[in-house]
Amino acid sequence: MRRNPKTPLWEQVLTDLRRRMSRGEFTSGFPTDRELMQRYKVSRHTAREAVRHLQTEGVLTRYKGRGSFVQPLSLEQRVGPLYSLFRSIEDQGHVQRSDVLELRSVRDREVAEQMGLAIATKFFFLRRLRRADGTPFAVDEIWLPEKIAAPLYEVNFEYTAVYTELERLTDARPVRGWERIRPALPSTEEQRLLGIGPRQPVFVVSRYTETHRGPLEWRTTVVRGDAYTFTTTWSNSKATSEFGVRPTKKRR
Amino acid sequence: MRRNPKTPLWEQVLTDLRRRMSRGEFTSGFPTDRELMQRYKVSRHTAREAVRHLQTEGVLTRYKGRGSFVQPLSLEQRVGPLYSLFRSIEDQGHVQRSDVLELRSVRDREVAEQMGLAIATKFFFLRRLRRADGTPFAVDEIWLPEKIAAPLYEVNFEYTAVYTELERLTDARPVRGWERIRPALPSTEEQRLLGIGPRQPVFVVSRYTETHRGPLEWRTTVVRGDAYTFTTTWSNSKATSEFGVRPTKKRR
DNA sequence: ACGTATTTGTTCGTATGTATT
DNA sequence: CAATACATACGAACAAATACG
Repeated sequence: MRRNPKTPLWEQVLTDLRRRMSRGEFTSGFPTDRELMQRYKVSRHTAREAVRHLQTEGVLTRYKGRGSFVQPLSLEQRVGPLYSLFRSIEDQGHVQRSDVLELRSVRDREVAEQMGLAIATKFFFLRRLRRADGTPFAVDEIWLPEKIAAPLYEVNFEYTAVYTELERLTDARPVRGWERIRPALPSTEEQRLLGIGPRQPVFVVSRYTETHRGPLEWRTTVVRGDAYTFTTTWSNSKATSEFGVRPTKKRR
Repeated sequence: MRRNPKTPLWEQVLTDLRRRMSRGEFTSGFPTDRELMQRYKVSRHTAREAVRHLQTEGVLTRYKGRGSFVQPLSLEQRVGPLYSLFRSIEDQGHVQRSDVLELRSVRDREVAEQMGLAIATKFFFLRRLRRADGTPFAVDEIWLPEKIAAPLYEVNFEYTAVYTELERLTDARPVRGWERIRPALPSTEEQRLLGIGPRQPVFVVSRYTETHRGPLEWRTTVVRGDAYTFTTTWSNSKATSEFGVRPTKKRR
């Protein structure tokens, strides 16, 4: 690490730590304050200033007496509407199960383009009807490059989550992504699967995830709009957003 | 402030600062580091540790050489889907204008109940068709307790934002609130106003805001779903959510 | 079960840099 | 230019929680 007189010392340390983290360098334990002081030849104060940022970002967790640990970024990403949707269902004690509608190898020009991959790319494709306590609440389609996801063909996805298996079978770690929500009307097949009428609007959530090795996932989830809402709450400028069960009282 | 040996010093300072802020004590300038040191008999480091938290929460902004200032919490709250919707329109250089459809004093049992107010409560009620460069994109209804919002009857709301006027005419400061999004189909009148068909789904955003003196606002906004989407993006676990113009490329 | 070493958290002191008034 | 105010950076010590022989 080369010292630059213009940018603060702690920031230079931070940038270097980020670089090393992105190489997966601290998977088995993050350096202690003392080690950082020695390695970067800075005071403890400066080292901690750098580390503080990783901490507030949630990338790093520190325990008094134990040490610092890189937060293994869940592929599910503890942010984003979909995560909160699936979690809120389990938080409320419901059992999630899925009907596997399709599971096969496909080529999809549009998906490949969206993910910036070659058109010939072969995808692991999984289409499921998701149920909470038996009641259907979403239709879920997911495309994963076969190069990464090939081992998943062996898994039974009625009970298992895709992310769990990905984490178990690959070393892919997410670095960024996004989800987009829009309102829509269900197709006839979606009506049948979800058990709703043609005029019952739904959420369509699109999701894209990228790892440090490249694009990982393209996903489209159609969620019953009569059963769920997306809520943002705040208190003194701190805000959290999540899907939740639709409140019974309706206005409009 | 009484010192307690169990909780950290900086936290005790922080709590006291919060208490004083909630009384509106620092509206004309926040204490300097030196003043904090003297007032609380702590080191500069400790004082800064307390202030740091206010800073990361966005409650306080500090300027090198100038001083620290309490961030006047905008009524609009720089969080939440609606804020991002209206802002994104202006960010893209479009001009926002509104047709005032209704502006009158009303009683509304359901709204009053939602806000926890007496049924007899009289509301300032405003209903507008919002346009971006002339094109309608949302129908907006807002209820405000007349006790607070009475002065607003004098304002022309074709060009002016409700929040701006509220901040100008009242001392109400928001402490918390929420927004809820659900998909819906437009009513016949909404179809006419927004210029969309009966099968064109919309977002319905409900918003509730509370000040330190009590409930302030109940709001329902119907947004064209063909023109806007709600997006959450993240990078290394930091996430931001906002409404934005609908991308042209559509899948499904 | 105990004591010691380790690691992070808190708190003090001090000095210098940089931007604003 | 001088004074002010926040930012950065060094050093030092003790507290609190944990890990380990």
